[in-house]
Amino acid sequence: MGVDLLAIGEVAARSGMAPSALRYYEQLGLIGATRTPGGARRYPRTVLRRLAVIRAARNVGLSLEEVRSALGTLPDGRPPTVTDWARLSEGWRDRLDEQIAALTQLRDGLTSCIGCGCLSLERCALSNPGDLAARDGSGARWLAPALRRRG
Amino acid sequence: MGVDLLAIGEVAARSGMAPSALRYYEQLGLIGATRTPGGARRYPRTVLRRLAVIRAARNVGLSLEEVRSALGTLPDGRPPTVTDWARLSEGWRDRLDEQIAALTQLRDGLTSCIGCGCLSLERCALSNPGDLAARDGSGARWLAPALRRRG
DNA sequence: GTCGAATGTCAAGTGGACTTGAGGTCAAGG
DNA sequence: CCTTGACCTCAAGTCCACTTGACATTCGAC
Repeated sequence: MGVDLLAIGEVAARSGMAPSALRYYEQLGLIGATRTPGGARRYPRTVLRRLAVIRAARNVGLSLEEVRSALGTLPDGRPPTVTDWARLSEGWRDRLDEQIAALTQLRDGLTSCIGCGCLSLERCALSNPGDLAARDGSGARWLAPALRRRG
Repeated sequence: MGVDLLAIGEVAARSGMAPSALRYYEQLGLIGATRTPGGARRYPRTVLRRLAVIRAARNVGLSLEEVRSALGTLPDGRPPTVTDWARLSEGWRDRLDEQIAALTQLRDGLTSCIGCGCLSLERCALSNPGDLAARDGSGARWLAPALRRRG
């Protein structure tokens, strides 16, 4: 009978996230909710899309803060337009492309270096990241930049 | 003049890791070092390969514990044989393949759903992960399993 | 009404991966 | 000598993303 509004448990079940995580996200400003007279959260269906996007972004390695600011570019509350989502996803598509490229490179590195048994430390960029860096004086590493953030 | 042994600062510079991280890894049993009479760590060059492998594994999403146990299959201290490295990298190659596939799937999902502006919540698996799950009664989600670990 | 399940808040705890700080040691150059 | 810089140890602190616990309140099926 709730015309369009979902309780937190429902959202949790459908999104696969814990209620505590949803409250946490709300606290960080990633999602919002209206309240019942009694104070219970009620979410519009669109929160599911938002959560899917949040999950996607997290999986790509973005921090919640980055996600928050990305979501901040969307019209808050009002249903985002095609253009809004497109702009947002474009940025992430790039990130994904980058990450896929980096992983592929890493896999190929393993295949052709460790996998092949090439143990030459003098030549092998995989085993000697810093030597390369030292050589050209930069912070360059064998590993694609996309894979080098995160603590 | 040190025949073959590197001080911690040198290893840090060449591997791009902080000295504190190296000590931490040693504490966890990921790497080892001999000591000078005075107590300073001295690393064999091979530690650089080990560190490269550790970094690679971390970037693929493995925990240090997983890395530790993987490295544990290598002959400790003795130079690992081609077969040793091959076995180890094979496992990660699978993981990498998985991850690449998952990311690709995610990217394609964004492209064809968010990117294209398909906002139909009834049909869109990306925005409705849980609805799919609810439908078939499983924990299935649109997101490839490889991307769903990590807290 | 009644009662158990679902929610609410707020503060504190958890886990992984390190970093930081305090205080001390060691080898080399001036 | 004495200082400087690279190391050492050990305990505690930090950051992120949540979770857990304690306790109060509300929802909704009967």
